[in-house]
Amino acid sequence: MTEKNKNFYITTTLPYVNADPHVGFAMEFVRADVIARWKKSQGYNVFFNTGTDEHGQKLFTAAEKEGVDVQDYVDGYAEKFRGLKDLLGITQDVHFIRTTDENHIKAAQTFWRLCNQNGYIYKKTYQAKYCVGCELEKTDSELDDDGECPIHKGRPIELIDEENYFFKWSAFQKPLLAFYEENPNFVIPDFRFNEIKAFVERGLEDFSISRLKSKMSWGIPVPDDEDQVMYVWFDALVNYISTLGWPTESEFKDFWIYGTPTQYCGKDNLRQQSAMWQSMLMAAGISNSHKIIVDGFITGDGGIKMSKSIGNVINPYDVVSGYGTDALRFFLLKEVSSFEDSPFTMDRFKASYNANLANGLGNLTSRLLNMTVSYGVSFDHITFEPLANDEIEKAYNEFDIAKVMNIVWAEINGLDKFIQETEPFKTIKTNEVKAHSDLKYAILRLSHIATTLAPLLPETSEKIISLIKENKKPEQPLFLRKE
RNA sequence: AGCGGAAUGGAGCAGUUGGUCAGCUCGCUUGGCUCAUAACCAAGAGGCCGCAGGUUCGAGUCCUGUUUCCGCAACCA
Repeated sequence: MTEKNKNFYITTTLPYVNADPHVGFAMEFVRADVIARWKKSQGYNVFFNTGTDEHGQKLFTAAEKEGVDVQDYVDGYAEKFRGLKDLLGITQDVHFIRTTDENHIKAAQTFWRLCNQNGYIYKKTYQAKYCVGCELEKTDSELDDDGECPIHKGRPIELIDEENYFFKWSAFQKPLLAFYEENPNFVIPDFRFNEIKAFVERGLEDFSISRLKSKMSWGIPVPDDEDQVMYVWFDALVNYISTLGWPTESEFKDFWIYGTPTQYCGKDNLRQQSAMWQSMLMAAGISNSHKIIVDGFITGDGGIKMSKSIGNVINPYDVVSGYGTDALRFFLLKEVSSFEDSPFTMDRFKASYNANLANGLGNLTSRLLNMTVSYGVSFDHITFEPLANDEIEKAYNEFDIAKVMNIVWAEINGLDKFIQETEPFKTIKTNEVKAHSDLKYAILRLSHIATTLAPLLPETSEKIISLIKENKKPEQPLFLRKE
């Protein structure tokens, strides 16, 4: 495997900053954080990347509408997204790349030049479909079956010739399929891998990678062509290596080439990450990603989409302000399926919070430490080892974090059961030695639980560990029960 | 049209290679306990695993057909 090399690179996708952070990205961010922290605990040097995608017409017009400078506009959003780090309890050393960063812009241009030199970029006339009614360009999927704009039926769609640069994606069908063949676990879960394989097998069309500057000015200039700016793909996707200082910094070599680069993304990003980006890397002569982990979507009750009009949108800020960071992390990690779509409603959240955090972990910590303190049980020399359970490592290696959580919670239940069965609160009156030894054993088990929770619920883990170290009962409940 | 996913007790889900697979969590009922955040433990009720065929000694688990729901359907991050 990768025993020799102790470098590990993990990244999220970059959210587009045209709206406030939503819970779906929060989940991706938290999960990547868990993997980053876990790898670190396994002795790896970890480079953990996230950031913001800040170019494109949408942002330009949004800024114009508000009458502010575009750069100021995206600066504000970048700060907002950066704030997620604290909100979600993300490890402090996460790297945050912005596609408006100077080094990213340079890297994107270098990347473009490389692909161009290697013969994978060409210019061709592209016929844009323009609806006069909307005064907007339309994509095929925005038009109805008759090829008309659904809002302006009957009005002809104008075809506008426009010269754009294209990426020769079609050249990568075979290399991609060969790459998939050689890397049978490239995309997790396997059903997503099947999906992208089937897609590539059907054939690839070259895609446009630039826009006329006169129409879309807010973007990275195409090298050696003043009239064009890069379209999203050759801009945003390059962040995964520009964040490592590619092409100059040695961090790139350490973490991209030797760090088994692992990418988290939502299922809507499957194609971009596992096929387009991989082809671009091949075109530039750069080694491929190591693994793509694909999340499902968070939905409303009954599996329906979250939307403002239905009013079932979950705002991560509200959840954290009401219940705390680790409570949100807990739900995203344990109750939201690792790979399938899952519902997130406040009712479900509250039920799970009360059952597992207040009544479960929180109460367990209270009852145990309350006994050890009042019975004068002492326990030195606890080394804080994680649970000895091979299933945990296996689940982590499969990125099945929900499974890890289930194993930990089974252990919490088991410890509650142990207390009930040995009844130290009774034996303390009849057999003090036994009561003490049972409680010592129970505290040891709690220390394993707390240590295992470190990558998952870092704040809670730390709290429990220091309570054990100080042999103190919690002054405040770890998780207050909510009605 | 096509592609992918889902369909398991009231709800949300596990069930990798077919034979303790009918299970987990929440909820519900009853009993126990009292150290603890009215928390904890135990027992119980509740499902013919979407539907119809097929393969097999044996199928949620494989094959075929079918119904319903969700996503994708390419330049939309």
